[in-house]
Amino acid sequence: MGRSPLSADETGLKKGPWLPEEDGKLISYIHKHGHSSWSALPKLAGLNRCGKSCRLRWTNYLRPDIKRGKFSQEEEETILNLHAVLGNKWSMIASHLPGRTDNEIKNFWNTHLKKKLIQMGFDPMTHRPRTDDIFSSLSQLMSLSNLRGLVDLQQQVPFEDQQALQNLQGEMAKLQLLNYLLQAPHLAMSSSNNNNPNELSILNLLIKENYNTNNLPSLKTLEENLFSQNNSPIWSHEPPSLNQTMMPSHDPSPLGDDLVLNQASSSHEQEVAATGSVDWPDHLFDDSMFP
DNA sequence: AATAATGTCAACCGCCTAGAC
DNA sequence: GGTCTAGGCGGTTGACATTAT
Repeated sequence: MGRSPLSADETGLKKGPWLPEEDGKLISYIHKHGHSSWSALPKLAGLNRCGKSCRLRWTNYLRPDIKRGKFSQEEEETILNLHAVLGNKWSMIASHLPGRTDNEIKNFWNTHLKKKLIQMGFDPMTHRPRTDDIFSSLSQLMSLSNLRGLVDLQQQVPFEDQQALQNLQGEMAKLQLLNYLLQAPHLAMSSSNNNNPNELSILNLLIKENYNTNNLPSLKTLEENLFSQNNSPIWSHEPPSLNQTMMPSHDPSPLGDDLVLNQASSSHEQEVAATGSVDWPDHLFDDSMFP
């Protein structure tokens, strides 16, 4: 823990971890005299430390009212709620948690809660659902699936492994489909607006009802169904090839900035907004697509 | 058992603000 | 109003602990 041991700065003041006897001197002095002046305290207490270091040691570690040990579920929820409102105002958050220091809360946030939120798909700063990670992860998987190695592998693996490889390719195809659907205009638009509460429900539904099943159409079939029918196209102009969906997530939509939403997608978005759920056009997933 | 990778958290650094002069 | 100083805060570091390989 802490810094380089027994080091001292140019003024000769000691830095680094505190020794038990230093703690003892600090505690003893504060019990007798209080800490009205941190700058004067070290000299008076017989410590070769700067006042700042003494204050930090006292407030973050030696203070008698400090609560030690794991954060309770209640404390965790309090921190999450307060952080959503206050942001990284650790001292303000700490003032709502008796016995906890701002430093402790900050550490707990950085080592636990932040990661937890990210894993749950939330932006730790805004506390809102994030889609960039989903796009990013998908695109990375897409890139992997596009590696020539997978194709080469198919020609090399023994017959008994072909089924496993086909399953892998099937999974990749599902990812491609999901990525493809996510980049449809109505979704692309919502991804630029983190305030859209429908993002998560759309993604959840996609994942739940499509990605996690084995009943997905082949990409080729999907592409044909998507673009051979002119009555209600999702895209307002020439659709991108499926290969175009393989670009990194941080790239703009494959359709570029001049993307224009057509009537169908607009009404679809309205439907999503109104119902919180998605009803995909039947022609995209008709029975003939499921072998 | 040895080594590497990852997690934890006390402590430091630098900046900001308020108050005194 | 300008300067100095102390106190406070948030970000970051790095030694140690734990877990994975």
